[in-house]
Amino acid sequence: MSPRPSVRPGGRSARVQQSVHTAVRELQAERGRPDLTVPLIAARAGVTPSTIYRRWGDLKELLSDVAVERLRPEAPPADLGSLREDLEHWAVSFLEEMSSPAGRCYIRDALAGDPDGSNAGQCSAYAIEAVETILARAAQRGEHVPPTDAVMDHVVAPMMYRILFRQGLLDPQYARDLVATVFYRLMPLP
Amino acid sequence: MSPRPSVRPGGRSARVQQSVHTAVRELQAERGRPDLTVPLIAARAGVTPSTIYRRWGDLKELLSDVAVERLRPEAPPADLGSLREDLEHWAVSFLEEMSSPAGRCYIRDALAGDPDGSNAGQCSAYAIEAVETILARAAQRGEHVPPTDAVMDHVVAPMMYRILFRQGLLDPQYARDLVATVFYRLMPLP
DNA sequence: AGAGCCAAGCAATGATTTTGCGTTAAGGTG
DNA sequence: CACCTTAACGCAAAATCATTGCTTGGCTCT
Repeated sequence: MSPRPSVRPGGRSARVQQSVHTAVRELQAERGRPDLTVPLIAARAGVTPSTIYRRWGDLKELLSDVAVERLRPEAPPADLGSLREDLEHWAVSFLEEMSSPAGRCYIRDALAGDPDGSNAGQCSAYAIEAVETILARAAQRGEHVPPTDAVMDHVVAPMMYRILFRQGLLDPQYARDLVATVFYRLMPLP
Repeated sequence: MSPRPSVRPGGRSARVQQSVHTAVRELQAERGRPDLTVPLIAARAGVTPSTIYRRWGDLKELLSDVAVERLRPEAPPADLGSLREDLEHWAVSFLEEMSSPAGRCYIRDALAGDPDGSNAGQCSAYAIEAVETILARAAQRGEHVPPTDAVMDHVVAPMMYRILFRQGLLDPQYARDLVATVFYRLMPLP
């Protein structure tokens, strides 16, 4: 998140932020991404454009904030009883969400309006959190688990790379194959 | 590349494209990325702003085109005599270039102004070409080689992911470690 | 409850983007 | 080689968007 100065926790500031974010989501759905402009969003949100410019700097940064919010997972990864199943299920869902037209758009928006890299960092933080949840659960069951970064490097990163740079090579089996690679070839030896 | 309609190959159109690209590079160096505007670029290039708007649509798309051009490798990957050395050397150089402030900026620009994914596709095509050159040379020497996509998925993708989403975890040893992973664990069995 | 301060509103100004129309130069054809 | 067609450029006006100084309103803390 990056509202210009630090946002006051409650009251009017919070209401403005809320209504602006809502306006962006609604207009994005109604009129499509490329038609969004700051004055349009401001009108829908019931604020003046200068409020948006002062708080977010420009449209790119506002869209970046909204995108990160939409990329936040809504629920922790499912627990299916084994590391293998949990990772496969999570990877397949992740790929499906992220590779959809909407998902790709959010990722690109999040990257585009992010001067200091904090929004992009937040995206990877969500993925790291999900992976660590799965790995911790498996460890508790007594399973051998790979390092978090092995999963990030060899499951998450390849999916993201194809989503951003090589669209069209994406199906659920790809996600499962990547998990298999980590599972059989990068797992610490028992 | 994505000039609006198909660019006429020679003559005036080509000259305009050339001078606009040059203007972007010069101004980027002189005044810094965030100060670039279409009218400024147009003035430097000796064209009217409307020419740029008509040909590229907006600043984002123009910068995307210029960025892809700057991401094109200038020379084929070095031949050091073995697959392992070639891959390590190439990966280290790639990481160094791409993770520099300028490199990251170009990558993000290339992604940001790229409605149909063709510029991003071109970026991965450059990497694929370099990797295939290295692999083909090694195969000719009689070495066992991994599939191109194994290198893309487990060397290039992890580096790119960290560059975009997790800055600060990047050093040359990381590139060598990724190569080692592919080399020892994903190589087809002899 | 009152004081201080931060953020939002308003409005004027300046910059950028869009558009219609006339002109020029490429590329093709007789 | 001259002519014809058409895409692309220049110019200028109009519309939209971005910026900024100043004022006003509403949190937060004492």
